[in-house]
Formats: sequence, C-alpha cells, structure tokens
Amino acid sequence: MYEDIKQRYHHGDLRVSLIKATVEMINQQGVEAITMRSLSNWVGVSRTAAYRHFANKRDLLTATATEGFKQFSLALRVARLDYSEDEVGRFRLMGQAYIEFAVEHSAYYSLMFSDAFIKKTDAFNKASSDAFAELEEILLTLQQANKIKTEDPKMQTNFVWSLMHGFSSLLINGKLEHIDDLSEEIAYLDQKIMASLVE
Amino acid sequence: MYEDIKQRYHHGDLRVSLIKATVEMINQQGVEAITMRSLSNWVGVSRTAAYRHFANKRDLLTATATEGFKQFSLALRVARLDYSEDEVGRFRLMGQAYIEFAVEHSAYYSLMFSDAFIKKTDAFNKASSDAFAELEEILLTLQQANKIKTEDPKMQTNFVWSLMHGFSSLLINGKLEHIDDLSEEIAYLDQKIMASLVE
DNA sequence: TATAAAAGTAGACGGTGTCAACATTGAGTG
DNA sequence: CACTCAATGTTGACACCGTCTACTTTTATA
Repeated sequence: MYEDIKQRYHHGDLRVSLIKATVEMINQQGVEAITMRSLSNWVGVSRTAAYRHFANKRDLLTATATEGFKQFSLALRVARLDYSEDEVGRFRLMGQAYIEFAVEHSAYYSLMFSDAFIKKTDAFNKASSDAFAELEEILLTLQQANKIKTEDPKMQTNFVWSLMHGFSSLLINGKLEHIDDLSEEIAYLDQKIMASLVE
Repeated sequence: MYEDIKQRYHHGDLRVSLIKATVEMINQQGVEAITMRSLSNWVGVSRTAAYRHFANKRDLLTATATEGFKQFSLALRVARLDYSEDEVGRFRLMGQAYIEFAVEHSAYYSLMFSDAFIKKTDAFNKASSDAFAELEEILLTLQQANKIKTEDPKMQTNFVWSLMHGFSSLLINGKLEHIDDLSEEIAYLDQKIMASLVE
C-alpha cells in the first residue's frame, strides 16, 4: 500500500522543493546558471509550474535568499545561546558560525547580499534585519556584563557586522589569497575586534 | 572640413566606448539591465559588433570591472600621496576615498566584487590586487612612522580591507538603515580602526 | 455527488547571447 | 597609385529563456 513512485500530477510541496532546488543548484553551479526551466526539470515538473507559487524568477530568488537569512539567523542564535560559554565565548562562537555559514554556503551567501537578483520585499528585509539583530543582542549582553565599552550598540553592531561581512565576502571571493592558516587569521580578527570594543 | 557627423562604418574606438557605455548603464540601471543589444544600440553600432572586441558578455563585464579597479586604485593612490597630510591623515583620506568611490559608483563597485558576472582573468586579478596593495602600502608607512603597531602587514591589510569593504557593501546595500549621520559613523569607524591598529 | 478552486501542462511570443557568412574600410606593399 | 588583406562592422539564423494564455487534472468542500 506504499505511495506510487510514479509522477503524480500534483507535486505536493512544490514551493518548498523549488527553494531547496534553487539552493542546491546555486551552491553547485552559481546563481548565473539558474533558469526556471532547469529548476523545474530538476524538481520534475513542467517549465511553468513554478509560476503557481512565484510571480517570477526574481521572486523565487528573493524567497530563497529570505530562507537563507532565516537559516543564517538560526545559526547565529544557536551560537549566541550556547551557555556552556561565557559572554565573550559566545560572541566568539557567533563569529565562527558566521564565517562557517558564509564559507559553506558561499554562493547562497552571495545571493543573500546581492542586489542584482533580489527584490527587497518586507519579508526579505525582516529576515535580514533579524540576523542583524542577533549581533546587536550579543553586543548588548557584552555591554551589560561589562566585557566591552558602553556605547551606542547600533554603531557597534554596524562595526562588527561590517568586519564580519567584509571578511567573509573577500574570503569567499578569493581576494585574501595569502592566507596560510585561516584559524590564525580569525584569531587575529578576534583580537582586533575585542581590542577595539573594549577601548 | 569638419568630420562628418554621419555614421561611419568603423567606429574608431569601439572597445573603449563599450566599456564606458557599460559603466554608465550599470550605474544608471544596474547590471541586470545590461544586454549586448542595448549596449550596442547605446553606442550606435550593430548588435554583434562588440564581439570583435570581446569574446562574450562576461568578458566585456570583466574588462569593465578591471577598468573599475584601475580607477579605484588611482583614487586610493591620490589620497595616499597627498603630502599636505601626515601619515595618519593620509590613511584617513584613503578611507574617505574608498567609501566615496563605493557610494558614488555603487553598481560599478558591486560589479567589481561580484562573482556571478565576472571571470577572474589575470588582468582582473592584477587590477584588484593593485588596489589591495595601496592599502598595504599605507599601513607599512604607518608602521615605519611608528603610528601603528608593528605586525604582519598582510593581516593588517586584510583586517582594514575587510572593514572598509564590509561597511561599503552594507551601506550601498541599504543594510545599515539607522544611520542618521554618515560622517559620524565614519568617524566612529576611524577611531575603532586606529585603536585596534595601535594596540 | 457536483462544483469550484488550486495546481500543473503545453503552446506561443518576444527578447537574448552568440555563431557564421557577408560587407566595408583602412593600412600597407608592389 | 592600384591592390590586397586584415581589421572591423552588419545581417541572418538559432537555440534558449522568461513568462503570458488557455487548457487539463486533481483536491477540497458544500
């Protein structure tokens, strides 16, 4: 009485499947390789089926990027709430989680921060600022625990995020070639960030 | 005996004109709006003429990005060599020049750092690492003048560039919304950078 | 059980990158 | 100066792409 493996007319969960396929294809061949047709083919559905769930290609990519920000936020939050570490330790974990996410899903990460393929919908903006908020949260925690200087947390967040995003982007992009040991480089950044946040 | 304004069969300087048109069109409508046909039309030439100068669209965009890095390097170098300022002042000027370039040519800047539209040729890599070298140069100068700590200049460069690139990208991308006063924000970054480079 | 909404499909169309074949021009060479 | 040929630009053609429209199949619901 098992489900027939044969194609059914209705896919069942096409919207989600399309986003998953997009992620996979992006990480495998890059955004530029994505076409509605190849995507549909991948999922096993006809070429225009996606249009029942997304108004157009841009909307599909936007939804994918939005999903990306949600997973990104989650990864950051998990690190932020790992109470086996003290405040500074958790901050450090978040930094690692950030870079790890960017490196392991590099094409995905690029899409999330790309202008050219995305339409900034409310949902997208919310998902991205939620990720931003994770950083602000830990900085507030650090301030309250007297581990860093008390100053405008918005500015601190902008500073830290700029550094994390810049480093991740350049790393992904291969612009920081002469890195022998990534963990050494990260330790260096770590020290610089803490130094500048303390004074 | 003036040149006839009427179209000549041979354009004369098509390669350069195409790159200029690309820059203009990118800054005006974004990379995604660029087509070989609209570009040719803009320049006043038939749709496939560009293929005498570039193997394909990607090569044209790569050449454009390469040109961008050259101008970017130049802007940084001008600031670096402005001897009306001391070492720290020149470093500050470079920071301003960096952000100014990114903001004033935002779509251009995005293209330069985008993976999706570019092929990393030797010429491109050289142009981009030349810009990188400008930063390293000023940091060495600062070290020699005892204005900052003496440590691996590569790591310092990676650090500073990450911060500059991250901030510029996020700014362009509209991810740092709550900025009331940009110059205040820049002054804050300035202070943080110097603080972390000194100690 | 009837029916309407939801989900998927096939056909068609204009736009796009780019190849191949042809046309025009300008720079040398005799 | 005439000739030639490489460089440069044009037109035609083709496969592919996003997406609209009209149609079909399934599911939900009254």
